[in-house]
Amino acid sequence: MPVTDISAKPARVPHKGQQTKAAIVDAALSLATHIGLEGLSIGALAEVTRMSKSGVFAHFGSREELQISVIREYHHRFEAEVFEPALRSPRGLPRLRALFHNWMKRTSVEIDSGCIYISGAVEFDDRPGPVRDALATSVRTWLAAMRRAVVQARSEGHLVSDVVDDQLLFEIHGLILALHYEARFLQAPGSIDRALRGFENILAPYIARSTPASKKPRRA
Amino acid sequence: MPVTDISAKPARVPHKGQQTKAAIVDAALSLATHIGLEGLSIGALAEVTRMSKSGVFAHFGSREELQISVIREYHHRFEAEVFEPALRSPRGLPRLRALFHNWMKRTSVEIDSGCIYISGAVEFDDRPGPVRDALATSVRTWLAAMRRAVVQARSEGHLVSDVVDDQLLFEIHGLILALHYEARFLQAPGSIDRALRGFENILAPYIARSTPASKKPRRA
DNA sequence: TGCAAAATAGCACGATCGTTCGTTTTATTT
DNA sequence: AAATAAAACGAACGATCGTGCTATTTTGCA
Repeated sequence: MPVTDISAKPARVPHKGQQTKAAIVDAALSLATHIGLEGLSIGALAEVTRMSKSGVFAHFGSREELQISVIREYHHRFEAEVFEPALRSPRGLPRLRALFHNWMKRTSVEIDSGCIYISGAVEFDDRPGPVRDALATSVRTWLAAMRRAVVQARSEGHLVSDVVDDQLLFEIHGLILALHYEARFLQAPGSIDRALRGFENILAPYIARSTPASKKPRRA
Repeated sequence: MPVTDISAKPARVPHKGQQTKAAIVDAALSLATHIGLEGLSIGALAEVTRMSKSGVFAHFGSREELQISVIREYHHRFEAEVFEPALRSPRGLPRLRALFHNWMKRTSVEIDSGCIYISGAVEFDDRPGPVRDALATSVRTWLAAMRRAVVQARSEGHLVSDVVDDQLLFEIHGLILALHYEARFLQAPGSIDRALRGFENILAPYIARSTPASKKPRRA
């Protein structure tokens, strides 16, 4: 008899495998944020999920695929926790500020967990391959979103027109990286305040007066 | 017959062991800058130096000690290539600029080699121990030197008096980190120019007029 | 030139790594 | 309830890891 109807289900309820796979990825992510994507080991993962090594392995087929799954998961959470909430702020400067604050919060909340966009960049910066590609794609997606916010802030008239998007983005990115470095590695207190203040310092020369005068103000 | 004139040098010619040890550390450093301090393996090191594993190992007694030796070596080179040449510039703003330029050059020359102050920070940020300590000590020493340059620039009257040292240092550090990230990992062209411009942007509000007027200029 | 000491090699160890394979258990469908 | 597919297990593999040992070679000095 034909078993054609097996695939006839419209929306398939996830088989058990997908749930445990999600659980594994979840554990893998929290492991990777502590010891890096390279530090991820299937053995340790099996221990923490109380499964056999081969049981864990079967869900991915290779360590690389596991790492990529972790990156995808991190990407989703980053979007949900940093990007999406900022969309509730009005476009332009408010949204740009919200994005930066959420980004910072994520970086500083991660003081005892680590950001794989940062650790991964170091681990894979001269190690080509699909993992690096997945990582770079995610990061570029995020930076592009930040960049859009800058462009909008200008087109909304919140920033003066001679701001250079890539330059602003570069400097902002630097603040996040410095925050991560000094808070996490050097454990310097007050890093968050410095990042915040740095953000305002960077923006200050470009913030447009409500009256579109040609004179540009500044703050130190 | 005495060959005294060969060894007659006042400074003792190092025994053979110290030479090979130096050669090993040299190879280890260039290996570590590519794959990180954690990626350092005694086996790979033995292969590249054409020695036996145990021969390499004997010089250090442990992997940790090897890593620490590498950090010390990097520290010395960093001092020689970044710090010391800048001392030839007059104190104050010129020296601060020289320090930043050398630092940048080092970071961008390392585009295909990697900075272990950055990669090491990520690898050891939540892994306490002597390696992390050695790394943090080196970094703090360097940052303190940069900080001194800022203080001097102010006391020389090149920077206005309301500059906050740690804030300035934080932002400058961020530029270097962003340069390293975007040039090395994202391979974005023009990163060096953005770092340079960022440096001038950061300093601009604080640069004192030759006439010590109270008005502070700025540049975008 | 001979001899002690230092430097290097050789070998083996336990551990862990990613991966494969055949089997057994658990889910799902008929 | 029987049949079938999916999921998880257990054991083993070759490799590589850091690290002890014990020889052997090389070096520096008398």
